[in-house]
Amino acid sequence: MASVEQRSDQVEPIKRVSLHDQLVGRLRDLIVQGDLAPGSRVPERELCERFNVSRTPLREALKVLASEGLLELLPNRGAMVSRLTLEDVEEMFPVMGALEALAGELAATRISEDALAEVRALHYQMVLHHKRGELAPYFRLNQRIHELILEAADNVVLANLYRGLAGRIRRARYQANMSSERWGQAVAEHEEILAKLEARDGPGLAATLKRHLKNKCETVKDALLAESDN
Amino acid sequence: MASVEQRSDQVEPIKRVSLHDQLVGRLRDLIVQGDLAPGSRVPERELCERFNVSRTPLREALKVLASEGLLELLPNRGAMVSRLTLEDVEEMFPVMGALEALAGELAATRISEDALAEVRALHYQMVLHHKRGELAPYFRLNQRIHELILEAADNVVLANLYRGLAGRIRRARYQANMSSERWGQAVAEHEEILAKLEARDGPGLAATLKRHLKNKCETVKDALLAESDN
DNA sequence: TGTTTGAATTTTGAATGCAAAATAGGTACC
DNA sequence: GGTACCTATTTTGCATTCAAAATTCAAACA
Repeated sequence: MASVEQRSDQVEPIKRVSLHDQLVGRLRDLIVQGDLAPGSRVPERELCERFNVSRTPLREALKVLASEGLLELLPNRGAMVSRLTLEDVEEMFPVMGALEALAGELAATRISEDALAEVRALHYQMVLHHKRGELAPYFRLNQRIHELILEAADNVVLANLYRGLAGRIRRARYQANMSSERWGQAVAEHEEILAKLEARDGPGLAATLKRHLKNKCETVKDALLAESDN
Repeated sequence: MASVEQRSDQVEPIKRVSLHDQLVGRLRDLIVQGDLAPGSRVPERELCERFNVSRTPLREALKVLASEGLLELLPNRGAMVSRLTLEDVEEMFPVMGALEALAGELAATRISEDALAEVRALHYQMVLHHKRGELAPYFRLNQRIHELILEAADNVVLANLYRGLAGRIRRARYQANMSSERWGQAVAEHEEILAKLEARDGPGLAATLKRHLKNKCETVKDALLAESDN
């Protein structure tokens, strides 16, 4: 029996993902990526057709996403992509700040030399994108760096909560209207983040990240205001 | 039309809670209260009969509770009340600490005199229960105090995340085997919490709460070890 | 005695059906 | 023209149904 397997050590079971799980993932992406506009109603019918599934697994997915805060379920009136209000952002960022500070504190003591080297490389690449004014690649690397810190913290509870909030905020698309002043400040803060991480200064990194998040909060708020104005 | 209502100001719509929502609440209580033992399988059939509903709303509730981490869904094999491992606790407490520290920081600047007075009253009542060795009432008030701080922080995002984690940990029932030494330490920390809150010392309260949570973590870990031993 | 095989039963995953609620559309009335 | 009212349609909440997977359990075999 076992003779069939080449290396009995690393056998991964064939994955059969339930419809429900796939739907949660794909719907979450649609919402976070902004393909479903905040405030828009989401008729079950349409989604069923789009994904070619029946209402049962779809509705299960909607309930889960609602419990994550990405959707609001209006009784008898279906799902709505939840709006990101200024108040939401003002509540979410302090929490993100506390979580990311903790991530930094843990990462500073735990991060491997390999991972640190990767952060360093991504950082300098990111700085380059900043110099060239390439916003999209900059943000990709920025996100990746924060993700690496989160991974280095090696705490899945922390990671899950953080990612949940980050996903909810990401929809704001603050990237588009970040002033060059704020951008410069963000890069300066990232220099500090790298330095503290290399010094393995946990409390210092925590403080820097908290400040970094506070500034990011202002950026997002500006973007949200600009959006509601026009 | 409106003449029927006594005070048109405070009209609350008649609540029609969906089966789904009720089920999520009641099941969560069953799990958190420990009526469903960690590790035990939960056949849908039995729960359907217990609550007298069909499988559809029940399964929706199970998915939500699974996404909260209270249940684990084994593909094609139903739901299991998730076990609380030592590793889980060691991951959850730093996060709880960070969240409660933030709550304290916010509460210190925002708490009303009324709420502060209530905390003070509960605190001294709690100290009395400690003196008398009345564990259960002590814990009730303890929990209520932390809840008041959380409310005073006035941040629903923070409150939701905190309550989610607190619910998951509460199942550990560390109350039963708290040593009198730890209990004394906890009370001392609570004295400090009250003092910092009255001084409206945000950073100080944050630090105290973080330390308080760290100690609580040790208590929970001890309880978990004692449980797995016998 | 202990292990394996295979049908019978149970349980889960997903689709469908049905009644209640909400929405849309159109007519009467002011 | 605008508002109220009533009906037709759509959409939601939940129950039921059906197929596939897992579990049980007894018989066959070593």
